[in-house]
Amino acid sequence: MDNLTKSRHIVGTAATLKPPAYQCNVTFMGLLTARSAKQGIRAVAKRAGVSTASVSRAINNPESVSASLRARIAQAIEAVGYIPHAPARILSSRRSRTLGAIVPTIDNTMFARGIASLQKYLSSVGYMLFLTTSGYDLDIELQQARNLVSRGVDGLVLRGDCHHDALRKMLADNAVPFINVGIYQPDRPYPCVGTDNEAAAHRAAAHVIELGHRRIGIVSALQRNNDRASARVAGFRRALAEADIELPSKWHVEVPYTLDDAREAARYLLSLGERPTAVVCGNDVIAYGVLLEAERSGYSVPRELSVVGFDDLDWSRHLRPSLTTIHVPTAETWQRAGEYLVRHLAGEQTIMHHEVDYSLVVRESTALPSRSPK
Amino acid sequence: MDNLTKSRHIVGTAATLKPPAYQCNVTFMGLLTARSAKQGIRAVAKRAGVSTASVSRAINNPESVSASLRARIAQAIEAVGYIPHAPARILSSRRSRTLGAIVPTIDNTMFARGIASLQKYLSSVGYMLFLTTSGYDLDIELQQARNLVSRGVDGLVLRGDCHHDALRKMLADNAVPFINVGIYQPDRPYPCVGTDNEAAAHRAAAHVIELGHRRIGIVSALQRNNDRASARVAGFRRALAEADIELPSKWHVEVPYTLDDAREAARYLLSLGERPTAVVCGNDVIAYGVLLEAERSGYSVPRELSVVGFDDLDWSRHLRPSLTTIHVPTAETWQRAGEYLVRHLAGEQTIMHHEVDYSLVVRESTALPSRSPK
DNA sequence: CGCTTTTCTGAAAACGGTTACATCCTATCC
DNA sequence: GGATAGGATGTAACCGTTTTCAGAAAAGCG
Repeated sequence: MDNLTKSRHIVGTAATLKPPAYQCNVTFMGLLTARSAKQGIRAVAKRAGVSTASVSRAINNPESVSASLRARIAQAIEAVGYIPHAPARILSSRRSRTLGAIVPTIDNTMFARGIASLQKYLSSVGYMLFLTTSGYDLDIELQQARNLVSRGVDGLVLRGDCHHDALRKMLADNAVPFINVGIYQPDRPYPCVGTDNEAAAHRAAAHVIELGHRRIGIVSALQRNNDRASARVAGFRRALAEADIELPSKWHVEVPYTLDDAREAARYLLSLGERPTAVVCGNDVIAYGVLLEAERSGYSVPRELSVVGFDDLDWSRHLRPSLTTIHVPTAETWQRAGEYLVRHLAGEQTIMHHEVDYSLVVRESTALPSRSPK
Repeated sequence: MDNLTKSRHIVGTAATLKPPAYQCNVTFMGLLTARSAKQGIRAVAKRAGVSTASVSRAINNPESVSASLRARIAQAIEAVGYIPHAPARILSSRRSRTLGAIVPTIDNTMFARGIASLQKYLSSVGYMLFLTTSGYDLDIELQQARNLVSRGVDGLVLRGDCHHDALRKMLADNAVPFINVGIYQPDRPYPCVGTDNEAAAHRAAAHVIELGHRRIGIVSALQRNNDRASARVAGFRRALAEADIELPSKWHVEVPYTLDDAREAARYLLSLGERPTAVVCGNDVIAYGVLLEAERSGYSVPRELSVVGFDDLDWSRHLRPSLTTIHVPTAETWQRAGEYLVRHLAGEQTIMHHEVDYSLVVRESTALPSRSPK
């Protein structure tokens, strides 16, 4: 307390005056209510002249209490400024109405959108969300999951099906339901909701093949610990294989999730003597990198190089040339993940494997291959 | 509800078969360990042949317990697969080692980056983060704050100083410390960390003025409930005023945070008979919109139109022409907010108003005004 | 070797809710 | 009118930790 006051860094004269006042204020008010507001529910009960049980009932199950009592209690709650203590509630009821989510990183538009959608849905049904990140590290993911379970989450939303074995065991041991989002794997014994990345990637590659391209490069995201990236690569390769197109190993590059890395990969690809006439990319950000680098190097897209993305971020339709890509309804996917868990927790029937449709959006970045490829 | 079930898309026979098996499995394992793992700490205590108090001490304050006991307990914890129950811990210790954060939206690169940084820092010091969103709505922010306080957070990170009055009172009443991030207001009695948006905006506008522009437009973010946006506008206007430059009211437009809106605003601005030779923007996304629309309309940037952004997002240096903008160290800012609260909670000395430096990054989108403005 | 510190450990009372169970009413029905 | 069902409320035992306090053991000391 005291040292705090001293320590405040004070800038300007106005500031020199105000902070102490604030300090005082806070401390005073804190103490003031500390006395009255402690023992939360009992204070309310006393004020309303009822038992704590009634207050609890009035809050959690208003129907179960007479209208007059309900009103009296509501007024007492207001008067005391009562805020229920969630941890106590969780402890005694063994339910938290909270879900946990672990994403590789929040710093990726797709995940940010998904999380936003999930959170919005959850709050609409009275749930909260505990969000953590793993940085594509399975051990960290496990640790975060432990953390969340320890926190008492009722269920867990995970990205993909690429997890530490101990994670699944731990969740089973603690009877915490979970769902893998962003992938679709009907043959696995775990709930999931998402698009079939392999099929969608296949569609993307098929598109450029249909246009007549035979020299096709792949720039994918890092496949390590990323089943979504792997599935997409698998889809690309299957499409090529089915069309009897060979993929020189130097035409397949993997890059991290930044524009700079993508540009570097594109620079490499475009510098090859023997270069592809089309590039399919593991995600839109990578595609942007390819587009930018192609422009910088003086190659015309799509005349000399066709580019396909995957995700359909905002920029894709604004860019010039706009990007042909796979549209994935991220918001819907994540919301459905929430729905699954909420319904599951409510004891309702749920469907374990839910496929979300993708679609190929053809824009300006793809075209027939030029007559005379270098 | 029902229509949801109907709408579910089931593909393949595997899906039809597996779910029941899984259901069984989970339930079984759940019950199995439910018996052995319950009563967490007592199970550990019994197994190690010690009291619950010792186990608790071994976990929270390892030094306070003899080495042999510590080892025995560690082994028991491992054997039982014990995961501490955070709510119980919070209830009993009255500390959660958890901070709450309320941002307008997660779906904005700046906030996403900031949150990521804050979360990373917090987890490095053993704290967790509870993240919620307000959608720029003060009432929702208040409600979310209640929620977080109810959850037992030790402190709160808020965006800016534009809050519901009841919010400050509620936090004071409950003695929950907080900090306003993303702004710098040394004359206000509340802790804050961030850049001086007014000064930075002033710098941005001064830049185009120095280049010789006299016909300057402003495209800002919505100022309502957004002190950061307002401060920037104020800075722009002050710079103009100081240079005796008049700002026709039709040259100041406000837009929401999407590329489409920004483009629309730019379209409007460029369609005016009397149009500016430079546009200063409330953030980079808006600037992107102006850039894109200028290109579409055939105006050359920067020859015919100079554009200045604010934030320095990734795209700004990749775009062609690359964007002159104000660089703001978001990650650092949010991390410092976390540091402030953590140190404050630890009773350490803290600095109440912390200014984070901005810088003007001059790139290709600004230049001298052309000789013959229309 | 007895006495005082100090260190380590255990027993039990919180912490702030929920909820099973008991109790007390008040209609309802024969 | 008395028995009874059923709804509204109260009592008190938990939920799984932490933490105070006190006792036991070990260590230091003259």
